[in-house]
Amino acid sequence: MARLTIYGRALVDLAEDGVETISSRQLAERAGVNAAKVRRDVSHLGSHGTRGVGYDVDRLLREINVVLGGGASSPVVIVGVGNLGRALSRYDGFQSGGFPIAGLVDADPSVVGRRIGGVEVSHLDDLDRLVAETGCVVGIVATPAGAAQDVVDRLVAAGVRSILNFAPTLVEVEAGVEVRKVDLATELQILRYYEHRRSPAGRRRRAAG
Amino acid sequence: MARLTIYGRALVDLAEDGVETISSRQLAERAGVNAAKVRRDVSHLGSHGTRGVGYDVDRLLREINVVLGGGASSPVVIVGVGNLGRALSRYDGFQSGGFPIAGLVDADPSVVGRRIGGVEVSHLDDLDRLVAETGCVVGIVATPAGAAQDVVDRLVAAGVRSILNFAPTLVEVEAGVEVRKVDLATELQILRYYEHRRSPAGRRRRAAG
DNA sequence: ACATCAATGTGAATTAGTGCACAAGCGCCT
DNA sequence: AGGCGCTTGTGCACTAATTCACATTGATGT
Repeated sequence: MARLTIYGRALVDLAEDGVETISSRQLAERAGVNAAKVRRDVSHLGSHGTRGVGYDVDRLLREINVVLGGGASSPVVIVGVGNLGRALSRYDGFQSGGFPIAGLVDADPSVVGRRIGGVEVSHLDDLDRLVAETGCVVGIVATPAGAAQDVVDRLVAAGVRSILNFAPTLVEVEAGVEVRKVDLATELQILRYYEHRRSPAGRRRRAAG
Repeated sequence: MARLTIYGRALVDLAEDGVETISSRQLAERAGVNAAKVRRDVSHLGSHGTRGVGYDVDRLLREINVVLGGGASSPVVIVGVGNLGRALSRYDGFQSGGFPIAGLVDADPSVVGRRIGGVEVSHLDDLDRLVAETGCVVGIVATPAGAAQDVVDRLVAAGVRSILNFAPTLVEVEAGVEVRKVDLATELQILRYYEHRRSPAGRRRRAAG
């Protein structure tokens, strides 16, 4: 569940503030969800809170980290060093989040060999070798939509089982491979939709005509 | 609905290929969803397909664009030109998606005045003026978590009603303001969770112990 | 020791979302 | 003109998710 990561972040803050226990109500407020939902989510961890008191912050945080595989470092390879790929490779949130960028890959020979953020760009054909050598477990697809499926196929062939897809297209993978999609264009368009609902230019014309 | 944007993209492709009509089944396949869902979604547009034939691609695309406020240009202001902010401001998907970057803002005086991707960085205190002058309707928050709420408050005070929040924290806004959250860290952690499920290091120890 | 308080864990109810299945409608062919 | 095949639009059932509500239980103070 995505909410576990939210709880985790809230618990880190609490631990830093020296808080030792927290009730489901308080945690729910911090996470922006319902208290019953927190209790039900947490109960699936096998953890136990203390009735009348709440949950032990450190203990709960540890248990969430265990479930999320926390602590481990998961090197990633970014495929596609176009605009978005370069942007992502310069973002150090990957590094600090435990996802060091172990490789950059592109199909364009003119960018292969260039260094971006301290990492050299390899050719797409070397993906297998790169993944094998660096032990990458996560692939980030930052290619145009047209190339995404091919890239994903190559990633899967190279042994990558977790893929974060920034390309605005659907990709198909065999069972056992997990793909998550981040679609900035969609997010923006949804914002525009609400913007449009508030003051649609079209409505004025209809009202006037 | 987020699915509308997916349909929209599929329809653009179809229109470029010269396809004139499409059935819900075909569109569903392209969008990776159920055909009944497509029909139900589309029926909410007020549009009408032709029984026995399907939907007119151009017409449906136009209707989706109307709902999504398509065509309009929505200038955005990016707040926070740290790692992520710089990365985003160099990404030209905003420009090409109809969301030109009209302003960059930061609280750090040492970066104010610098130009990034052709846009000069203004100080956070000038946000009001910047928004008023450029007519920004969308704010992008790319600050650390701690600064996000303050930045959002300032954006709302400046008149921005649509916010895309990249900061890994929850922000509160008054009714009428729409916030969407993009959380790369969460996406990666969810991937790690599945990775962990497949081959948890901890299970080995438990199995051995 | 016991009453009181506070918060958990969960059965049950509600709600939202999904998908099936089919009647109704439209175009095409004869 | 009329029947046939294909597709829409939607009632209905089913599933998943959320939320309520409360009995249960541990801690605390007297």
